[in-house]
Amino acid sequence: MACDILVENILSSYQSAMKLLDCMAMLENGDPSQMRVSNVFGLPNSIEGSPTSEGSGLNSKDHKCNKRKKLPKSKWIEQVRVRTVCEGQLDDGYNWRKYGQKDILGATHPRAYYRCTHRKTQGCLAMKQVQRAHDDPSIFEVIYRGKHSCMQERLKQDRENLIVPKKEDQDSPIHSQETTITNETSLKIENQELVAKEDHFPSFSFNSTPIESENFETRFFPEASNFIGTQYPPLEFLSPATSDSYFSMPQCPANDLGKIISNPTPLTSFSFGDLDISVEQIDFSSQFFEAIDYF
DNA sequence: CAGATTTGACCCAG
DNA sequence: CTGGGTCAAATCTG
Repeated sequence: MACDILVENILSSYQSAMKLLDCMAMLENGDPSQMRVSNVFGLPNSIEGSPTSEGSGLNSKDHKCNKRKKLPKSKWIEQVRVRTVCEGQLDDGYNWRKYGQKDILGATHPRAYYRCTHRKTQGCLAMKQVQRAHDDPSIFEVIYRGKHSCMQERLKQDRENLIVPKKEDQDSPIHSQETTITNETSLKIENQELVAKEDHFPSFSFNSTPIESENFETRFFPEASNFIGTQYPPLEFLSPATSDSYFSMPQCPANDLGKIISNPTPLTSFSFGDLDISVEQIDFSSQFFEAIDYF
């Protein structure tokens, strides 16, 4: 019984992999209209860059009395609205550690506070807040603050240097972006830059779901990501060296998706061009299949 | 056991 | 004084 399910998953996985390859080929043919999918998993185009208040040499350890740090109200804050079925899919390729949760007045859902996992080890000051939209619980509003100064960011930038930037929407300091897969269970991203970013602010890559979607995106649509002005984290982010939280699906209700992800079917890997595609790292949830079917 | 999460308390800006 | 942001001890998890 379980074997049957496993076999079905394996077969479906291969089918999906083949569809992904087809999709990739389509993208490489240079159809920009298809490239929008690269941001499907909720990547903010870039994030605030320069140091925030906490970035200005402020060390929380040295300022314990300042429990509340000043927020730069008009700078280096980016809000991203991500529609997803569960919060766990919001992961953006970086490792975050939750340090607090707060019920917000007038909000039906609490706001969660995250810091970069490498805050201690590398002094990374990136932070983010995640809160469900009160009008639509399927939408998570994510506010990013601070710039990643950890290795994650460095690795990402190294990766970026290997790609010839194609973009032009990156130049716009203020823009709104919405990327949607018409699939009902797909992720809907509404990137809304709240404020103008610093011009030279290094682009900041945010992927939602690291394993399922991030892999999908970075491994299959690297060029596409670049096309729409969204950078992507380096593949190194997939390294086991990264935090386990990378795979966590904190508030996913039934968490079936999480189970599927956490128990990747041990399939084989293959190459496509210079890309090594590990099927086992792809999210094979039903939603994923639906998204693929869209293509 | 180390690292992540939870949660109540604390701090401070408005 | 209130509400939002953070701390840190307790708890959980792998």
